[in-house]
Amino acid sequence: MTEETIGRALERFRALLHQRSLKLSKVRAAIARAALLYEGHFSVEDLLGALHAEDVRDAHMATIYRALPLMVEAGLIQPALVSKADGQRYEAAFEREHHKHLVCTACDRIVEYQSEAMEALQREIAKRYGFELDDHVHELRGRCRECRRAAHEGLRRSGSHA
Amino acid sequence: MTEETIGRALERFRALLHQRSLKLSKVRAAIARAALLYEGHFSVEDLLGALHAEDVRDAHMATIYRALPLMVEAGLIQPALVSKADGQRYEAAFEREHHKHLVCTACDRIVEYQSEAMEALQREIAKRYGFELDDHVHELRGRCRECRRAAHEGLRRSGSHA
DNA sequence: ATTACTGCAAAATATTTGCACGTTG
DNA sequence: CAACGTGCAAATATTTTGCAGTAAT
Repeated sequence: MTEETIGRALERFRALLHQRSLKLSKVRAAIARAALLYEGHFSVEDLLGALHAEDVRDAHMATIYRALPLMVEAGLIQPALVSKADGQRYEAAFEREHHKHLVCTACDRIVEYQSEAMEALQREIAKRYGFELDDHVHELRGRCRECRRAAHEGLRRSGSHA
Repeated sequence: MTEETIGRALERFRALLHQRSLKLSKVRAAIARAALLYEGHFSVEDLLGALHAEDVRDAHMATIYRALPLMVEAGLIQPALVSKADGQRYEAAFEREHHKHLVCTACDRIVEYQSEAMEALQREIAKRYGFELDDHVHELRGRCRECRRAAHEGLRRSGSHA
């Protein structure tokens, strides 16, 4: 994500905060920046780590927890929809293509894909039901070629009845 | 869900358990049944409530927590992908059409939709990337007609600059 | 100046685990 | 009978909250 995009995102964040009579503090800006720059899904702890790695010595967990819903509302990030057994995760969402993931259920590899036909179809379905789309999640789950091959070999090694 | 379907699901559950040298106890069967019969998303607590309402006086939370991953692995249920700020939720998944939801971000109404074209497109995309699909999630988020209308009226009432 | 924000520590939730006894295969 | 499952309570992990001082508008 470019610095320019981050600038626009922070501007939007400031706007939301202002609208709610809230303030864009240094710590909040740093948290937002770290969230936007984070590659992939992050937990609160991940974000804290990223902040420490940067220069913000002591952004506190509680502060991150307090900032998250605001960033979601401003559209900077969104809750990640995978797993979540251990704490909620988020991911950058500002001016970013939405979730279109092929997820391998064996190795957790995530492949992002693009399909114009899919986009069009989604718009059509939404329209059919009277919805105006803000966002969408499209996650296809299965096994990638490599994991299928690995599984085959595994089976061969440990026959099923005996 | 019909009794017959539940029977097949329990059979599958038993098969998975057997394969792992585990047992299908009465409590586990009751938990599975309650999960399969539950309409919509449920939390551990919801399921506990449903069990109490039935006849299983004292299926314990810990036992449910221990049964959940097994039921997921057997394909009886799957983690629900919505919200999750407050505890993970699950939903019945056995022989059931997968997630195809239009979710209204204002009123949380969920409309399920069907689209053969969408199915076909998904299969094609998976194939293109070498994936064999097990499952998919397709969630379109936006605002339904009614909530858009309501929002309009709201704006009209409280003009934007003074 | 006024009002919000932050760190800290304590509280509230959610989930996991150890153990002694009951149940299943 | 041997091995697993269950309830219970205690332990963890995650998220929220109250407070006193700091920073933003």
